[in-house]
Amino acid sequence: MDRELLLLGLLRRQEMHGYQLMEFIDRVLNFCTDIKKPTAYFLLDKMAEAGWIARTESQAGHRPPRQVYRLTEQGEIAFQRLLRANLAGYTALRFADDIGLAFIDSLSPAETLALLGQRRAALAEALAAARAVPPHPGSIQFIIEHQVRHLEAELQWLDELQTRLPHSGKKARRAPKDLALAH
Amino acid sequence: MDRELLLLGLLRRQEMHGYQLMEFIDRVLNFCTDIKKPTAYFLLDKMAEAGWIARTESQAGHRPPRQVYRLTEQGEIAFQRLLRANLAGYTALRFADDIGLAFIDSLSPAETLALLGQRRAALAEALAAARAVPPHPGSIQFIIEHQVRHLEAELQWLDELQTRLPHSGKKARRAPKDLALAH
DNA sequence: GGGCGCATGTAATGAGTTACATGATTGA
DNA sequence: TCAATCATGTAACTCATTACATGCGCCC
Repeated sequence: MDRELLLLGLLRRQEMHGYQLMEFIDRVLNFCTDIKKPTAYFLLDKMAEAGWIARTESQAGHRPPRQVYRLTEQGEIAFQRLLRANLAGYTALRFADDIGLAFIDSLSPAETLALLGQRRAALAEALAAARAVPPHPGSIQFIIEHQVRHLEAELQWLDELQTRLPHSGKKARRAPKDLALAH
Repeated sequence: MDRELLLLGLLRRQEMHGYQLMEFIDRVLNFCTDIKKPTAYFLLDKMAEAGWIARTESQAGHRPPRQVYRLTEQGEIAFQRLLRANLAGYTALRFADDIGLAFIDSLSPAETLALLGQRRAALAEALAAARAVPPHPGSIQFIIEHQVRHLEAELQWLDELQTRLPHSGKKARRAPKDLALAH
């Protein structure tokens, strides 16, 4: 429902056509959502069917015709419902990347540290990118700051993790007994 | 690929049947992955076809027969490949919940704060649950700690956010101009 | 005797992605 | 003239989920 909320919220402020929406999302909100073009067009179509938004065809110069969408009253109701649900709820995140951590003793400490070094570089790059986003007026700024905060915490955590790993040249063991499988 | 890595990694330490795997994951790793039973059975089947794991039927008492899986040599190779890719990479997270933040000025400040209070309660509950997980030996502990760290940071961020929101009784505005849509 | 645990699956569904298709216009 | 931009979609596919199906044993 978050994607619907996003599209409704943007259309609520200003009527737009699909291409324009995608461009804005790509430019400003790319680190918050990764909605793809066919998905957006599909959702716009679905919400138009549902009566949440109204569609008007328009033409600018000799460009292809555009489907301009604007929020309806039903759409406003849906928007408020979705927004309230969004603000009130919290969905816990799953760190899929962490799965590998459960098996770090399967490789040599040296290789593990090298690999985590690569991870750290990727993370630092993401952080630099988030920091480089120019400030936006209004509450969008909160989203950017949240992302920066999160990435900083991740980097700090990863650095701390690396210091806690064994630095010695011990060999990798095939089946360490330190993972409790017993019931 | 992270789910495959997880299953391979567990089978690498100890051969198990599907039900046993799911039980372990539900009990110990439920906050790290949310793999469901049909998915696990499907993946086990697929990896058996691929030759990564070998299947043996076994029976305990008068219980239903079990498909016990163990890692093959090809599976070991696949495991190491997946593990290296996992440790070296970093996939940036998208906070779908943040989308609502872009539109917080659509509701009255009072209601916004009330809704965010509900969010905070859900978050605090998740944190309490993560903290209550009994310590696990070995590197699984890292995953738990990471989750706790992350939830703590989230809580701190949310608290700070609430203080930065307007506390006054201003009316909600229909179309605030503080979101730059211009190009 | 009724429900839960054990143990494995199938079928239907859904959400979202990639790849493809179209066709004019604008800029290098 | 060649690529990129504008603007909209369709079709096929992947991945994962929910709901359903089965059937015996164990415990209260």
